[in-house]
Amino acid sequence: MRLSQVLITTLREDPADAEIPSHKLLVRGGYIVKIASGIYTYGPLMWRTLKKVTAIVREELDRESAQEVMMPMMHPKELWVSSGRWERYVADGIMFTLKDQKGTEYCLGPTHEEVITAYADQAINSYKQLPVNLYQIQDKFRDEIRPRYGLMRGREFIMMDAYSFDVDEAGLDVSYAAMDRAYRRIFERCGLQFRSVQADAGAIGGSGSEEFMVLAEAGEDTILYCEESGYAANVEKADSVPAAAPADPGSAPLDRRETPDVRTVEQLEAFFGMPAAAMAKTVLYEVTWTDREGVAAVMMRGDLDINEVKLVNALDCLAVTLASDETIQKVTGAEVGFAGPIGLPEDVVLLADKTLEGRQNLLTGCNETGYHCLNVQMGRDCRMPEFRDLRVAKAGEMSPDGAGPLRQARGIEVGHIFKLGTKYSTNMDATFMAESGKPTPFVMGCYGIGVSRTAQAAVEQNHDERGICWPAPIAPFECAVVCVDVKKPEQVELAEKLYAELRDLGIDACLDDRPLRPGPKFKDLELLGFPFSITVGRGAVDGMVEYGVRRTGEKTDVAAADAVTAVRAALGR
RNA sequence: CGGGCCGUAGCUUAGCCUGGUAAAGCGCCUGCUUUGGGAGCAGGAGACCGGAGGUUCGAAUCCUCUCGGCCCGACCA
Repeated sequence: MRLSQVLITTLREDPADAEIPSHKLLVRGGYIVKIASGIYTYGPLMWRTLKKVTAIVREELDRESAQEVMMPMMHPKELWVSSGRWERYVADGIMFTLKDQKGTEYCLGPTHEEVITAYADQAINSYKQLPVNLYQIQDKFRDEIRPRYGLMRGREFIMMDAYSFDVDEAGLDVSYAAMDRAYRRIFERCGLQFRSVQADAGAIGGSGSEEFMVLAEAGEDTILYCEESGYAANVEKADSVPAAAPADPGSAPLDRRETPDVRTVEQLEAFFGMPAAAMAKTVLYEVTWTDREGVAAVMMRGDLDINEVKLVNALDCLAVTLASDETIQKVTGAEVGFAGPIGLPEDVVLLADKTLEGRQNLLTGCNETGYHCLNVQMGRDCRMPEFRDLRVAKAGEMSPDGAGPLRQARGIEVGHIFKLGTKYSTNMDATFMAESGKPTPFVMGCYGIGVSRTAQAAVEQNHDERGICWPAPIAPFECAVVCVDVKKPEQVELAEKLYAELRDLGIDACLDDRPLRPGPKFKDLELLGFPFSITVGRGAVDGMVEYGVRRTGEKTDVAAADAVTAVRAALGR
């Protein structure tokens, strides 16, 4: 392609509304243009990259015998009601909904478990047709609370979503493993540094789940990993061995103490001269379940923090929010800062973190303004709470396998694979005829890749102060042949020749024949980030050109033929 | 949802506090010159200052509402 015919609009300055490098660079390079918050137009160059990403995705999924389909983006409400997810997705505010002329409600698909399950129920009748793995690549719609970072968190974005159908769990394990393999190959081929981590299944539901994280400071997720054992998990899911609590001196009578204006853990440490690990803070949450609302009191060791994702899972609820001051006062009968487990109303759910199990002599609030209690024993002085893992794991703590300390990194979630089991097929009564002759619900898995996000993640991981350094497999062009002065016939001629030669070799090259001065030309190309270049300039009269590698900045004067050889070698062709 | 900041030309911004009829750089267009690192000269187009009300003789500027955008927080017992 001749760049003189490609719509290229580069900006010299960073856009005012971009924060992270990849967002700035994609906008400056004219790759993306925002049309509304979280909604973008992909320019011609961006689309080339996206097509390359999707081509890789297709190749690797097809290699695992997945079949591409295309489902509607607009879904009838009734389908989502049948899976039981309409309520939660609407409550979370994540779903775009709309009505037709008759007032029938629809949504713009944020994900497609419902549609695919309905399809599978129609299309798959017998175990003889299984296993089946179906995927599509299309736009998804999610009304994100806070769209940001360009394509990183958009409200409309390109996603590959796949769904596997098996006769049983063992079959699912096989399908899941196949997708795990495919994902690794996909992200490797896209040139990404990534790590797969254990993950919470979230609103999708189901049992096992793994996320593929592109390691980057700008990532919105925190991951914890252990170099020694390879354990790695999203912080939402991560477990760890916390620092030991101080020795428990044994049963002692409840001791109510006046603690005026002592409200926080820090203040309590100072007031009592006790370590935070000897205390139990009691945090109140307002809880939304599918069918009701209520309050939960969560006891956590004073030096540890509550993981709200784990809490939502433990409560089997839709959402939790920290209780308002009014609620706290109403439930505890005390001002904020004095909440405790003692004498809480019966309708308040009482949970405690596992680190508190078996502990005696805790320091807690008294549910009375100005007082805390020493030597609180759960089960004696208050109801016995249900003990669950509710704690945020932290870097520095021991890996749950005990192999070594956890380290922390930031990641961009580009892929996620789930074992769904029969959750959707049961809810939606999607069955096949099993060998036994009985209708049996499909055992499902679901798998997603954020295609547009992956492309941006690649930029986040591959750029320098001059611009983007695309990994070759997903670069808009693999190589640019630059004609420095389009008025010099010998330069034009040689550049055309090299351009044709590269294309004949199957190399995705472009010809920069734009009538620009050299400065802007070079700056543009560095910003746009094509991996290799052959610059045809002054040396053209002697058949000499410059071979350039974007990533390293390396530039070499070589004979024209050698430049083509160098590009071939670099691309492994 | 809360909290904060911001909407002025295609982009980045100044002007706003202290009202007087909009400015600069980049980009864009024309011509000349220049052609290996965002050139030079000359000329030019381009903004009812996000929108609606209000105050005022007069509003980009002050007030109210509204729409849009960005950031922070979703953790305190």
